[in-house]
Amino acid sequence: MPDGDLTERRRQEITAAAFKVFAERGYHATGIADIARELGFGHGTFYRYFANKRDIVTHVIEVAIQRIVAAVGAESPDLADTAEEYHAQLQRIGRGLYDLFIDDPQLARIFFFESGGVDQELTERMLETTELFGSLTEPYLRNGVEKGFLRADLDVPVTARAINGMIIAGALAAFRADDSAAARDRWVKSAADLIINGTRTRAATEEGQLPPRSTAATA
Amino acid sequence: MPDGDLTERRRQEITAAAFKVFAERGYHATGIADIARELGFGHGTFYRYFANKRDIVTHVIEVAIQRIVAAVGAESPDLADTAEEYHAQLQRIGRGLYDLFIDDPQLARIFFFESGGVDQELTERMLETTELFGSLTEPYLRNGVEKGFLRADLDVPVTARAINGMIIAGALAAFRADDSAAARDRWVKSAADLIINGTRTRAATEEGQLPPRSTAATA
Amino acid sequence: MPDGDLTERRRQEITAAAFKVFAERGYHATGIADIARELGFGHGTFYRYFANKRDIVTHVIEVAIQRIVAAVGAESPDLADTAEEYHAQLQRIGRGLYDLFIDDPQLARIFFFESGGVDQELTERMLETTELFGSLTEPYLRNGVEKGFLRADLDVPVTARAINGMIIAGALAAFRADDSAAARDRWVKSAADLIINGTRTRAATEEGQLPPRSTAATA
Amino acid sequence: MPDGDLTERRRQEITAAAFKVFAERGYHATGIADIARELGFGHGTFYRYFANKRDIVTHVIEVAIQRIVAAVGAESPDLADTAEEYHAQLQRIGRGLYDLFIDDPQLARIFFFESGGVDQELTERMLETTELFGSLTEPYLRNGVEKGFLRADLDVPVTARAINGMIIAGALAAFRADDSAAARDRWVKSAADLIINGTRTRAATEEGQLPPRSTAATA
DNA sequence: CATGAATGAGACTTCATTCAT
DNA sequence: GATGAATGAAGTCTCATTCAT
Repeated sequence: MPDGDLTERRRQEITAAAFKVFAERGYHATGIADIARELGFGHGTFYRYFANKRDIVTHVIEVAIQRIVAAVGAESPDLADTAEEYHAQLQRIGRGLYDLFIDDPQLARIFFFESGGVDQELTERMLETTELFGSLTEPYLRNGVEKGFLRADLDVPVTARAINGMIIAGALAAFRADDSAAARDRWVKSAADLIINGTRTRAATEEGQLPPRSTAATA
Repeated sequence: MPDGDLTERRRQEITAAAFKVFAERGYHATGIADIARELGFGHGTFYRYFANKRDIVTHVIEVAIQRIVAAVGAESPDLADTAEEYHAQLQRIGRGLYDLFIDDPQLARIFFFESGGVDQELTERMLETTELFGSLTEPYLRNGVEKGFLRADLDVPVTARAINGMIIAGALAAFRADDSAAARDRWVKSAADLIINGTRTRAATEEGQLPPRSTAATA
Repeated sequence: MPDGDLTERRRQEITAAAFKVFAERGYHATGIADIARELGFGHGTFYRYFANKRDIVTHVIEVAIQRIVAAVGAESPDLADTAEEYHAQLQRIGRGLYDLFIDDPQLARIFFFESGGVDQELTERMLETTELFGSLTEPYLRNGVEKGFLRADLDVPVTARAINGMIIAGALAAFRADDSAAARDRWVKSAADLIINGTRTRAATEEGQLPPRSTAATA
Repeated sequence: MPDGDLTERRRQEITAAAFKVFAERGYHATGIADIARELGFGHGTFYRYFANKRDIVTHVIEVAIQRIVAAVGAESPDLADTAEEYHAQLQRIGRGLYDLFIDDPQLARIFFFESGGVDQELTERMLETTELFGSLTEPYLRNGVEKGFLRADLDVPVTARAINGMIIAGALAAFRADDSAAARDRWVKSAADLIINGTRTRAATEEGQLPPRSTAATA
């Protein structure tokens, strides 16, 4: 396999093309020839840059994971000092993720649908990634618990993963939505409200004047 | 294709065998011969009961969906009259689902990993099912809103789907847990707490003595 | 892979066809499709009876070896009691082998030319076979030494292999000869004479009136 | 294709490298890139010096043949005047050949195993070479017949080729021997004895005191 | 001259599906 | 109805060869 900067650029080109074709037709329905055709070169060329079909799918998935991680990693876990700030942060993250999947629907398809169904090893990799996302979410909760605006008895690891589950649901919703902007706002608001109300302390609730805490039922 | 009761029994046998083998090796790695061998008959016989390989996977997924729906459908949406009852109901449902996936890990594998990766149509079917689960969860929330123990301004459809996302996360967690009973209890508690606290009215919070509403931070 | 008598017959058919095609075009120039075409069936069928291309060549070579062994094995090592009888026996064996290769030129091609050039393992197998032929020739010499008509100081193992070398040369000669019957007789006579005169005791020489022991030079 | 002395040197370098690599991995398992890598240049360069892969193997085989011919050609056919001298000459030739193959096992591999398996034409070339060796051996016998120490009725062409067959056997033995020096001496002695005793006149036998003519059986 | 990126013919192999028995 | 032998489309991968730089 050749080296150098040009080679790396070529590998990225191929990975991008494979990303697209896998998302469109699915891993198994895609032939190496399809990837090559997408870029307009002979299929033999593919093998100059990747060892085999299994090799490219690994790279494609890895790119997908990196993109998602990058979208989440824009925020800092200890940024929020109050429930309000956390609530705002949740919405920023949610909106970012939602937009990510809206702008690149292939990303969702690759990550959610294609990473299963290839083989045991890749399925395992996806579960590990789920775990990684879990551990990335934990610090946000821990920050809130330590600063006293989230419940002290929160089961942080489990709650973190439950929250991620909502994100997954959001991503799938993004996948089907017609009016994506409106859907995003409804979805982000509901999820953020659910999380903030479900996790903050009573004290935080009473002090703040958070919009989600409806008083309608008390009237 | 043969008719009669015996035929239907045979189809179910094959579906069950396919369910098992698909879960173990994955759809694409499984041959028709593997399914037939599992049941000890010739693989030509398979085609007397199903049109083709694509046909059987549809049935397998359908069985998986039915099993999950059955587990959820044991409860009645309008059973709960108070936040406490809803909280208890949430835990019953959660525990039921968790146990379902623990008792039958193949179910999770089929539904989460294999229903992607086959083709566009089946992926679509899985998304529809996600929608179905969303609409099955809605009545529980609507019941609470109507009876006044859940927030009136709840975006019911969206929140229902967010809650389902937590369930998905729980199912995936079940998939990896070592001590399943302990994991289940932690998981169900956290998710139910998150939901109840995130969705109920302030009045309901103040009246009831719900365990999750920590007072530690107020001390 | 299917079993039964019919299956075995099919395997033999395919082996025979492969034998022919390998001999005609050589192992590497032959595709599985060529073997299948020879028998008039689809190339996929080949794989019902043999695991892969390497598998069939093993069988083909083994058949070739068996045929040669069978041709040699017709004689019994302890049959000859005198140099004359041994001389006659040598000619019978030589004629048998020569005819074998004349009747089936493919046999020589397979054994001498194709068994090298496939891979290390098969080359090794051919060398082992050469060894086997060596050990099959030894008893003939040992018989003669024990009965006193061959030289007592004969290095039996080495001489046996040297004799086999002549046989190889004869086989190659058979390969090129125009008038095969005449070539055979000249060749068998010369080789048998060379061997008998080269190995017998002086006593045996003087007693017998063997034709090869020319007296021309003494005149 | 470039010309000049330097070009010729390059061609020889490549031929030598190909010789080595073909011997190690076999013709079909060797890629042009393997040859180029052996010399540390780009594989495209190969095609400036040889037309194609088939072209280089021709040259490699030719080199192998030349080396063997050179080893045999060191002797002069009319050097021997008596059976004793011929016997000594046989041993010199035999020892030379044996050492040639011991010192350069690749030579044997190329000539015996790789010249088969390539294609019809090269196989033909090897058979022609066998013929050449036959005609190279003939003069030695003819010399003996003319000078009267070899049997007058010897079928010179055929016997020459039979003798060559022993040489082939010796070369293959060299290929497998553990203690090459000891194996060589045993082998050369046996073959030379077999030949001299098998070809000389009775008169020559009685006059000379050749060691191989055992008298043990006459006692 | 040297290079190595690109190419595509072609070989192997699998397996869903058909169909005669 | 059951079977499994036969099939060939289709896919992966290799590598000799070309040719622009």
